[in-house]
Amino acid sequence: MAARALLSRLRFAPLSHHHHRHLGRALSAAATADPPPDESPPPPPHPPPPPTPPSNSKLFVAGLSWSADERSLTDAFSSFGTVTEVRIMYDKNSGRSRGFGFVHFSNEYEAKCAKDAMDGKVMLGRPLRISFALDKVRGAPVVVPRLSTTSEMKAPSNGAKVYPVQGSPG
DNA sequence: GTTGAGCGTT
Repeated sequence: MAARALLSRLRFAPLSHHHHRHLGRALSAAATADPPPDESPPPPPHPPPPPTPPSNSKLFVAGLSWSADERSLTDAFSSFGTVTEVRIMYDKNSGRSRGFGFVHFSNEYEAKCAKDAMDGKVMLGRPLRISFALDKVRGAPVVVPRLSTTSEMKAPSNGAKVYPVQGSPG
């Protein structure tokens, strides 16, 4: 009983023929519609922002007097917005102020406002140097751009200082 | 008691 098999094949034979033709045409159209047949894969879409995203609501205040404390800073910055936190870096051995601190604001608007208003202002006899604080994340090195922000991002050892993690693995 | 460019800790 091979007649059944033959019938089966005959029923599928013409169909496959049409399918092949359609497939050929479709392939041709696709080949002409795709301009880049063989090209190197495009580079991954890197984020446009600078390599060092500064904190929007955090301000880095430097040039503080040795006698400057968080109270005076808060009093001086609370006039421009809502100060959520103020931290002044002190020496670990002596305990004296290192001359710089950080001011946290409720939003970047107040931070920018205070920075624009207090940057370069004289406090306690010393000019204040305010800048947006960098992102400090535990477990990741801190890259501080010294010259440019969008230049030589591949070689930070040239114009950027890298702070290695103190905690050692294991 | 000193010094003066900078980016931190719970």
